[in-house]
Amino acid sequence: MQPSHPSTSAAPMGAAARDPLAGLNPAQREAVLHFEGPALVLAGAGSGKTRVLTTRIARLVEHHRVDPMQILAVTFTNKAAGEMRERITRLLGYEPKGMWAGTFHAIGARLLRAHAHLMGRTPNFTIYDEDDALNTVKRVMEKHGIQPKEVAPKSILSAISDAKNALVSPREYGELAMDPFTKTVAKVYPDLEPALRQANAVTFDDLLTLPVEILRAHPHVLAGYQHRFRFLLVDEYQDTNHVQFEFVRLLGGQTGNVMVVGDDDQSIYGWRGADIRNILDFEKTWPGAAVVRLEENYRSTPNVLELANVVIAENAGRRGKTLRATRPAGERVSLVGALDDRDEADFVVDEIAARRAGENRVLRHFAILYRTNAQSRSLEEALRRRAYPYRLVGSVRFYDRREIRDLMAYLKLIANPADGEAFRRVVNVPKRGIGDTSVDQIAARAGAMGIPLLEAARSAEVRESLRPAARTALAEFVNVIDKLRAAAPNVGVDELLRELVDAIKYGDHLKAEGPDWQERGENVRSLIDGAAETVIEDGGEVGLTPLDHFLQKATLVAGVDALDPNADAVTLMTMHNAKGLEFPVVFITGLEDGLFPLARAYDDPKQLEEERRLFYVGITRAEEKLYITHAEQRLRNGEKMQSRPSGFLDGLAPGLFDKKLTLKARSSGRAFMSGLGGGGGSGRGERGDRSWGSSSWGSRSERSTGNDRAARGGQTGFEGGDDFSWIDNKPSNRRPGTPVNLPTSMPASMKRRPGGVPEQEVGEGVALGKGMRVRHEKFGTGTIAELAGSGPDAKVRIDFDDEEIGRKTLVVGKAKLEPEIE
DNA sequence: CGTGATGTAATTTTT
DNA sequence: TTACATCACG
Repeated sequence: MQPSHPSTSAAPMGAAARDPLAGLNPAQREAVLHFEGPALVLAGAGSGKTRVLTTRIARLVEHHRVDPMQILAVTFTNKAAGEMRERITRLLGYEPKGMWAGTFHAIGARLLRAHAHLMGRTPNFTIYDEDDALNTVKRVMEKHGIQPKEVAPKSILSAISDAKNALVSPREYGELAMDPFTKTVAKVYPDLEPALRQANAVTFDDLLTLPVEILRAHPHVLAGYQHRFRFLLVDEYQDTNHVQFEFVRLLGGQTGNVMVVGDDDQSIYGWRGADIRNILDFEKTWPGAAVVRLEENYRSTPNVLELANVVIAENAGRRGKTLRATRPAGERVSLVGALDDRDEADFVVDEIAARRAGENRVLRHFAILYRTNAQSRSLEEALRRRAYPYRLVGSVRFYDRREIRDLMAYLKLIANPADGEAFRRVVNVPKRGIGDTSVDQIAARAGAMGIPLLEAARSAEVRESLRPAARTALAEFVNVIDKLRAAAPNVGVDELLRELVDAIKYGDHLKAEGPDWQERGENVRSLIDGAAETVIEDGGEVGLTPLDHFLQKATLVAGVDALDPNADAVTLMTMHNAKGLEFPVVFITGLEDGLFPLARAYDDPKQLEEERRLFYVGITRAEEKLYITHAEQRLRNGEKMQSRPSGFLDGLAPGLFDKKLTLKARSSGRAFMSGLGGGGGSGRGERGDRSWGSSSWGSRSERSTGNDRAARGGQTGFEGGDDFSWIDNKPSNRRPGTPVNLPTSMPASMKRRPGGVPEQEVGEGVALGKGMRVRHEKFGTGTIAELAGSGPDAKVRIDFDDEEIGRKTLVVGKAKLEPEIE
């Protein structure tokens, strides 16, 4: 018997409060009743896994008399952890005191604080965000004389991040490094840890790796935790990476009481090192594991589920599972073609308006999902035109705003005087006349003496080397920090912030900075308000100041954590952010080749499968009504780009959708739409003719540019068709308006790359390849060393003949490249 | 030291 | 479109 309105996020019915097992299906019941030993719960989307997790924990406590202190629950977001706590509290009638629940990162941070000294830190260490970490990397690179032009600091950082997530030490990395790039990384990697140590800081990744290092190197510490955490539960297990796997393996190794819950079809973080094998091979790691499959879906209508099942069935290498609907049939899924992104956005908002008026819906019921954050823009504009409130997840996070980052950096420096990145960020904010030259002086001194920047700033030696103005300014700065440091242990973070803002006259600074000072001042106020709340919420945990708590929380918040569930507003976010959420009405926008799936995913079947899983995640967010939209033309980087409907839509039975066009798309009378469903191939030829004709070579004089073409009413076909006869298997000579139908039995869009050819085509049909000689307008001639991606977004690495210029990475669509003429 | 102008490259997803 | 780096100038 199922609850009448089953919804995974809805509170259990009253009956459930009396008998927790009531209303569970057999599979759910089996999972809940599981007591000791390893267990894998394969939970399809919307199958009630949160309920299973919370009910089981409640049962452990109530029925098996397990002390909540012995339970460790890992969730994917902080918000999920909070909700889990609440639900357990409701089930038990009291709080599960002592239970640890949180993300891997939050739990890692907690563990690390307790044993910071083992890793050369103190408990008040700073968690460096992406920016801080990047700056640290840049500094290490500088030390080694590695030019940021030659190797992007970002790629070095991300290579190191990958290594850390795979638990590859600097030493091992050095041994494995073969090619020039990894060898460069191998130079930087070993120096990163000492630099972080010096600043009493850690990176995000360190929150996972350092705890594992501690547990590995200190058996008594490990034994302590193994004893303490008799029961481990891990949610979203399909998205764990190697360190996280190892963390779980270590902690659960003694008892084997590890229950993981996940869905291999929803694994979408491979790019972050998540290893889908963790879930696929669970029984190998934990022999004798119980396996429970939750396949009954309580969330979505059969129409939505059918689409989800069909889409995901394309993927190979699944554990295999089919969602069964329990809800009555509802509306069909709508597939909508729009003219451009603005038209698409207007359609979405109009539809929201109509449904709100006609169906007794509130804005909170609607979610608009997309692949990339950049897509939010046109949607936001459309919503603003209608004055609909919306909440935007991700994108520009609150803590990413400049004014917030400034103040946070001050707080970081106050909490951890060794934090060099914080020092650099704020020493000249507001402007004090301490510029780069002065900071370099201080840094040089600090480096030589092996002391933190703030310490160096106190030394007489450093001061003498500065000009008088900078000297006094620096003294004043140090004073402010010292004063606030002294106050920190005794006052709340909000009070501290007020004093800080006052001491540095931050309000004046904002006014001097620009006309938006009022809005930014508002943000500062919000920060202070938030700080006040945090203090109350956490109540201060053993040995840590409220400030330390606040900083950690702020650093580890995810976009969704900040979602206010009560606000009546439309929700906008990426599909990644939507994981675990659900909405009555969902729009998935931008279903276009090159955007979703992203162009680069075509290179690699693995990536393409991950994109498809992401699509699956998006689809399964919908409870009642799902819209899928795509646009023929989209503004990308300020440039109009033609697109064809996503390959994900190819070959799907027409019966799955309700297809339509927006008014504008209809009246424009484009041929491309005829390709919807049956004729997915009709747009194929358009790939080569986006409006980047201007970057083409050798033909500009004879040919109109792409822009001209667009102006001619979108006749974007291959007018000069003969040029393309070399492209095999491409309907390139076909005129627009003469759709070519592909057999619908060939849904293997995986196999189709946008270009349709193994080599990169550029401009109007010249193939680029490794080893090819090209000429750049500015850089002269060179040889192509590497080629990555496809379409105009493809990147080429070119070794230029001019030694001064050397190796450069260019974007094909942007760089003015020509073949070398000899 | 601070600034404004200029050019250049990049645009995936996030704890 | 926009972020960022670099450079010349005040």
